[in-house]
Parts: sequence; C-alpha cells; structure tokens
Amino acid sequence: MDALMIEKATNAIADKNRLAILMEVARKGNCFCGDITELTGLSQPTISHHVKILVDAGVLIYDKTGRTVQLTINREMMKHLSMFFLKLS
Amino acid sequence: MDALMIEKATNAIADKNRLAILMEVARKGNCFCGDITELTGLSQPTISHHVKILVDAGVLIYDKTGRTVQLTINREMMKHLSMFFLKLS
DNA sequence: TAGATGTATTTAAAATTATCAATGTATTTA
DNA sequence: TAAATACATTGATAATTTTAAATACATCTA
Repeated sequence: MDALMIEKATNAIADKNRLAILMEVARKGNCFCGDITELTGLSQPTISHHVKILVDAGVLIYDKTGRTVQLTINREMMKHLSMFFLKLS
Repeated sequence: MDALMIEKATNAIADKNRLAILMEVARKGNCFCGDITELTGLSQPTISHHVKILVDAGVLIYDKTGRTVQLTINREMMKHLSMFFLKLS
C-alpha cells in the first residue's frame, strides 16, 4: 500500500470545493468542467486548478474530446481508498 | 450530510506526517505522543499540533492518563471512510 | 516539596494553497 | 476566415498551514 498515493488522493479530496466536484461527478456519472461553475460558484481558472489536482491525484479521470473535458470517477482509486481505510478499521 | 465529516477526516489524513502518525498508531495498536517524536523527527509542539488535528477530526481517539496521552485509531471513523469510498467505486 | 517529565499553548516565521483577472490555445461554428 | 466556445496557464495577492522556540501547566518521583 503506497502511502504517497493515499496522501495525494486524500489531499485532493480534502477541500470543500473539490469534494463537491467529486460528489457531483459521482452523482451525474460524468461531468463537464463547465457544469462545475454553477455547482461551486468559482471562477473558471479556479475550477481548472481544482480539477487538475483531482486528476493528478488519480481521483478523477480526464478525457478531452474536442474542446470539452469529460470527468469520471476513477473507481480503482476509490477501491484503493476504501480498502486502505477498511484495513485500519 | 456527512460531507463535512469526510472533508475534515481526509484533511487530517492528507499530510505526510499525520499519515505517518496514523499508520504508526495502527501498527502499534496504540501510541504515546512521545513515541511520535522519534517516528517523524518533528518537534514536540509540532506533534502536539498534528495530533490535535487528527483527534479533532475524529480520526484518532485521545486518552490522557496522568501526563501521558494514549492514542488509538477511531475504528468507527475508518469504517465511515471505507464505506464512503466504497460507494463511489 | 523540588525537580523532572509529558503534553499544551502562544507567538512568529516560512511555506503552501486558493483565488481571480488577464491572457493563451485549441476547437468548433457562422 | 472571423467569432465564439471550452479549457489551460500565468502572475499576483490573500488566506491558510506548517513549524519551532519559548513558555506554561499538570503530574510524577526522589
């Protein structure tokens, strides 16, 4: 179990806005970056920054087609996190 | 909504030193604050600060007897976290 | 009771992070 | 091809976090 991976992933999730983004992507199945503006009320550059952190940490999967980005949950990472905390319980 | 709980807990864990503290407490079953000095190489006040964050977030359980503090994992919180990520997987 | 011990708090600094305005870059559409 | 669209990057500032030195406090021990 890679502690650095857990650190990066939890760090990505440990923010009010990024957690909201994660849960919105989970709720909708997938999500365009543009959708998140309404959700959070943040500016577009700020959202771009937060999405980057979530993607770099492996929490969200980034798929750009044309000029739109589709975000989905990285279920493998969710499984890793779930297992990590299960082992600590 | 338990999003705030998730945010606080992941925030507490999302730090190299606090993750090391959490994993050390898990490994040893319990842990005195003094033990953590050797583990992390941090100063005593810094450890006290990090432990407080973990305890306030409900990640660790704090039990002071006399002048020593015994730390244990909050297994209920670990279960909550595990379930949260399982649902996202 | 005096000194030692384990932890907490305060204060101040350095480091990091969050945020947005301005601007850049592809890509689509009129 | 010009304008519009969706997102990325840069640069600057504000807010937050991490850290340790100094100090305080309660408890244990000789």
